[in-house]
Amino acid sequence: MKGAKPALQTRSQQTRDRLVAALERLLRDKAFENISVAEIAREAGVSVGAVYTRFENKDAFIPVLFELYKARLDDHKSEQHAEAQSDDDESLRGVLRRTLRVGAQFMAREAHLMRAAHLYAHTRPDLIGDGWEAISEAGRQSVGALYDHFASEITQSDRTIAVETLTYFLNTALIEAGLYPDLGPPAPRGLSLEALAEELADFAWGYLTAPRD
Amino acid sequence: MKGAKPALQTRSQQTRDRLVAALERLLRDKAFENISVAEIAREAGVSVGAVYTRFENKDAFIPVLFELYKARLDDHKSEQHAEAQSDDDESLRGVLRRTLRVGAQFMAREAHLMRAAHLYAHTRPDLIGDGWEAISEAGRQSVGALYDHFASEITQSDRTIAVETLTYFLNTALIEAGLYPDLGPPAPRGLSLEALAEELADFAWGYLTAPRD
Amino acid sequence: MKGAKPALQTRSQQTRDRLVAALERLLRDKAFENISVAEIAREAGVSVGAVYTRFENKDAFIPVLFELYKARLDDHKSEQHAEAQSDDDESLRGVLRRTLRVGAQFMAREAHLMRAAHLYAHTRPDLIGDGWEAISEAGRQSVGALYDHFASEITQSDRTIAVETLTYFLNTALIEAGLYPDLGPPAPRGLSLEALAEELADFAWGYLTAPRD
Amino acid sequence: MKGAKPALQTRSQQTRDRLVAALERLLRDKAFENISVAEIAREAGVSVGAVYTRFENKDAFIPVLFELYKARLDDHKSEQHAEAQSDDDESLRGVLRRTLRVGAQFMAREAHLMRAAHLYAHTRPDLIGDGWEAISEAGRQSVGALYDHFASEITQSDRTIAVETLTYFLNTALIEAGLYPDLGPPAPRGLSLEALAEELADFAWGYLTAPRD
DNA sequence: AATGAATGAGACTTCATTCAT
DNA sequence: CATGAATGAAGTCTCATTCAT
Repeated sequence: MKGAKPALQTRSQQTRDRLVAALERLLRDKAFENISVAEIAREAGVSVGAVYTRFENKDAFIPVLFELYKARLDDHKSEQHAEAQSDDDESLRGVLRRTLRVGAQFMAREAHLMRAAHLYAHTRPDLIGDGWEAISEAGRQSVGALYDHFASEITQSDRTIAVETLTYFLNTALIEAGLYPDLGPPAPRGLSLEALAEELADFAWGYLTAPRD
Repeated sequence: MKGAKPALQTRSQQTRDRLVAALERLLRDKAFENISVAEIAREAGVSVGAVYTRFENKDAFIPVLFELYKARLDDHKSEQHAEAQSDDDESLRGVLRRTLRVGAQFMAREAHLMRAAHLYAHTRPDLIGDGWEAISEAGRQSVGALYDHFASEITQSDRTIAVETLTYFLNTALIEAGLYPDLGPPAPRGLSLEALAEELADFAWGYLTAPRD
Repeated sequence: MKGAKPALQTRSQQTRDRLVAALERLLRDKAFENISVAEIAREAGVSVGAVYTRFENKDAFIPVLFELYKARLDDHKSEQHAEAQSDDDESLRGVLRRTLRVGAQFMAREAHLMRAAHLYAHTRPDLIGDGWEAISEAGRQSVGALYDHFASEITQSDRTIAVETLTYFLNTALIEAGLYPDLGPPAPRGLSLEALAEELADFAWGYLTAPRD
Repeated sequence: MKGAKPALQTRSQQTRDRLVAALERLLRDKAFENISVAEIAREAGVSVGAVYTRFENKDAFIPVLFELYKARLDDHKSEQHAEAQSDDDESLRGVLRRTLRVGAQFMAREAHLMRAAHLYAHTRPDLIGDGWEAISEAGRQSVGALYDHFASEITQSDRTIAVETLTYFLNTALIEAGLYPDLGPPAPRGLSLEALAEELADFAWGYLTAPRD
C-alpha cells in the first residue's frame, strides 16, 4: 500500500478510517480530483495536518480506495453465492443471468468506488500496482471453472480464448450503463439496468453455445 | 457550439484550427483537465489571449472536441462502407465481425478523442448538448436496418429490445479495451484488439441467432 | 484636450461623437473603470482599432467627458436664467432657493457625468488640467455678483470669505444626495431631493443674513 | 462581517491585523481597486495564500475597512467630548463650531478610510450591510438631542425636517474639502480647512436661528 | 481610416503541502 | 500526534494596446 503510513496507535487508525469514510462519501458527489484535501479533512472532522500524518500525499488515497473496492467486490461474491440455489442444478444460462444481474446490483450500489477504481487503474497504474491484475486473475479463475463445469454444453472449443473473452465481457458489459446511471447515451433507452443485464447474459450464452460448423 | 466565438477573418480561423490541432495533439498524452490553457497556446504557437479571442473559456473547447469526434466518426462510417464487399451477399456474422473490426481500428486511431468525448458526455452533459443523443440515434437506425435485413435469420423476436441491447453492445463492447490500449485490466491477455473484436462479434451473433424454445 | 487626436475628416468626427455618446450611455450604468474599451467600441458600433485612431488611450476619454460636463453646465445656466422671473425683483432667499432647486434638477439629470467629472477631478487632476479651476472661477464670479447685488441685506461683512464659502457650499451641498440617488446614507430620510434643496437654501440665507454682534 | 474568516489562533489574528494595517497604509496612496492582493500581502510581509486564509476574497476587506472607520469615528466622538468645556455653559453656535472643527480634524486624519467607506457605501451597499445606516442613525440622535437642548433658541419649528437636514449637512459639508485635501476645486481658495469649518458652522447656526415670519 | 485578431502583463483565486504551536 | 495557519506555484481569465489586412 504505497504512501499510506502505518498506524501505530488506535487513534491513528480511527483517523484513517474516518478519512476514508469521508472520502467515500464525497466520491458519491464528485470526482477525486475535484475533492480537495481540506474538504476530506473537514468531512472527516479532522485537521488538514492529520491527513498528512496518515497519508503521504493526496495520491496515497487511491490505493486505499482500490482496496476498499476489492473488499466490496469480495462481499459481492459472497452475496452472489448466497443467491445461487445450489451450484449443481443450475443451468449455464441461469448462472450467466444471475452473474450479470447481481453484477448490476453491485454497480448500482458501488458505482462511486468503481468509477474511481476504474479511472485510476487506467490513468495512474503506478498507484494501483498489480491490484487490478489480481482482480482480473480471480475473474479468470471463476470463468475457467464455469467453462469446465459446463464444458459439455459449450461449443466454443478454444478454452483460452473463450475464458479470456468472457472475462472481459463480464467485467465490462455493464460499465457504461452502470457507472453513469441516468447519464445519457450510450445507455439503452427504455431498459432498466436489470433488464439490460438479462439480455446481455444471453449474449454470453449465445456465444458459448452457438452451433459451430 | 456553445462558447465558441465566430471567426470573421481568415487569420482567426487559422488560429482556431491551430488551437484545436494543438489540443488534439496534447490529448494523446494527458487528460483535458491536466492541460492548461497556457499549454495549449504554447503548443499552438499563439498567445494566451488569443485562446480567449476564439473561445469563451476553457470549457468551450469541449463541444469542439465533440464535433471533431463526430466528424471522425462519419469518416469511419464511409470507411466501413468501403470495406463491405457488397451489402447483399454478406452474412449476418460477417457484417457483425466487420463492424466490430472496423470499430476497433477506429478506436485505436481516435482513442484520445473518444476518451474526451466519453468523459464529458458523462460529466458535463450541459456542454455536449444533445450531440450524444444524435450519435446514439444514428446507431439505433443502423442496427434497426440490420435487424430487418436479416430478420429471417434472427430468433430474437422482440425487435425493440434486440435493437436497443445490440446498439448498447456495439457502442460499448470495445470501449474498455480500445480507449486505454495496453493499460491494465480488464483488457484481455494474449488477445489483440482485433481478435477480441472478432470474438465479441460472435457474442452478438449468438444472441441474435440462438435457438429459442 | 490631452490625448484626443484631431479629427481631420467628417467620418472621424462621426466616429468620435459616436464613441463619446456610447460612453455616456454606459456611464449611466457603471463606472468608467468598469467599462472596457471593447465595450465602448461595441456600444458605438465601431471597431476597437477605431477607438485608438480617435483617442490616444483610454484615459483620453476623461478630458472629453469633462468637456461634456462643462457644456451641460452651461446649458443648465441658461435654464436657470430662464426660470428667473426677472433678476431685479427677486429676493435673496428666492434666488438661493431657485439656485439650489435647479441645481438639484441638474444633478438628477446629469448625475452620471458629474460622478465621472468629480471622481477624476480628484483622482487624476493631471487629465483634467485646469478645467475644474475654470468652472470654480465662474462660480465665484456669479456668487460675487450675487453678494454685491444684495450687499445691503447681507450681514456677513468679509466679502472674500463669504464668497469663497458660499461658492463651496453651493457646489457641494447636494453632491452626496444628488450623485447617488436612493443610495444609502447620508441621504436624508423622508426628504425629496427638491425639498432638501429648499432647506439647504435657508442654510445659505441664514449664514448671509444672520444678525452679527 | 461577511467573508471574514474566524481566527482561531493568535498567529492568524496577527496575520489579519498585519493585512489590515498594510491595506490601510496603502490606501493613503491609492484606491482599493488599484491595490492588488499581492501588493497587500507583500506590504504585510505574508504570502498571497495567507490573505485567503483570513479573507474569503478581496471584497471581504471592505467590511473590515468599514469597521475600522466606525471604530475611528467612536474615538473621534470621545475626543469631541473631551474638547467640550462643559456641556451646559456652551452656546449653540459654539457647539456647532466645535463639531465642525473637530470633524475637520478627523477628516484630515482619516481621509483615506472615509474615502473608502464612502465609496463602497455607495457602490457596494451589499458589502457594507446596514453599518452605514447605524452611523447615520447615531448622527440623527445626537442632532436631535442638540435640537432639544437649544429648543428655545431655535426658530426652525419643524423638528423632523430640521434634524434630517442638519444631519445631512453635518455629515457632508466637509466631505469634498476634507476627503481630497489639496486636490483641486471645489475646495475653497485661501481658506484652511479649519477656517472653512468655522464658516460652515455659521451656515447651520443661521439656518436654525434665522428669524421667521 | 477602419477592422478585429493578437499580444502579454497582471489580476484574482485555489490547493497540495509544510511547519510552528 | 493533532491542529490549522502559512506557503507559493500554478491556473483561469481580463483588458489596454498594437498591428497586419
